[in-house]
Amino acid sequence: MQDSLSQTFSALADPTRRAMLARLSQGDANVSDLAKPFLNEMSLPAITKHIQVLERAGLVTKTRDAQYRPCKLNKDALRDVADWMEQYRAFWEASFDRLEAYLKTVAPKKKPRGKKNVRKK
Amino acid sequence: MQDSLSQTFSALADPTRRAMLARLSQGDANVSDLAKPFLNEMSLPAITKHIQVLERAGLVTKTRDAQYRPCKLNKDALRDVADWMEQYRAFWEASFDRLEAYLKTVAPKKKPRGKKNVRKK
DNA sequence: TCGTTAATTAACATATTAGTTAATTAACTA
DNA sequence: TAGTTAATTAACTAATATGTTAATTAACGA
Repeated sequence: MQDSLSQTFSALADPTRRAMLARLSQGDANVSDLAKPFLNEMSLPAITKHIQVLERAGLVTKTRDAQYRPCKLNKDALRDVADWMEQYRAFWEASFDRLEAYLKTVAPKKKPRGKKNVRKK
Repeated sequence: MQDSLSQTFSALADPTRRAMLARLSQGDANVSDLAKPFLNEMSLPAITKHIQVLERAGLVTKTRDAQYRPCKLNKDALRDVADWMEQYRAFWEASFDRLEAYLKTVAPKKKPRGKKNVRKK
């Protein structure tokens, strides 16, 4: 058995499942609602399995309403991912700043004073 | 062949690989540097494979320096994940605010992060 | 040149994932 | 009650992921 963050990332590593989450972010939906966009690509049991993966990952909670199974997005697991990402925010934002800084040196018709490769060791 | 966001999430769905990224966020490292914390759990070829997964996902770039293979973190793939997350930000932040509001009405002192199943970091 | 270190490749075992079709459960409705 | 709809379970297949050990490649340094 995996740790839960791994399970969450694993569940996110599939476009069908991410599309389901996107759908659920618009509002709760039954299994058949979630299935509809994919029934030309795969069977209903396949859909059931995808939803089960999302459930086990804690991303989705499925309840019962007569013969329907309303599903809702579960914020906690998404927040765990966001929290993990947070430790890298400075990192990827820095590179964006660097790109922006670079573009500023280039866009004005000034001579780009580029010194890129610093030899290590 | 998978879409690239799926490949990235898939690469993140492993604690060994996430630990490698954490290490690389502190600075570039050779394969053997990355391997060191794990050599009691798995073999060097296993490490090589993990790094290859990170490379294919675009999360890591490996270069050459004599017999060494310095690796560096690649911000772009991380940013892709962050961008995807962004569409859900309002969603999980809303629920956090709700929790915070709730906790303020109940226990104005502490603010525990409640979790259904134990999520290991 | 020889031995050592760094890292990869090859070949293989095993587990997990993602899908299938067929059967089943459960609740509604005419 | 019989038929229909919603969804799951069972049994199976094929592909991919993750690890192993043994062999190999490549560069350094005494």
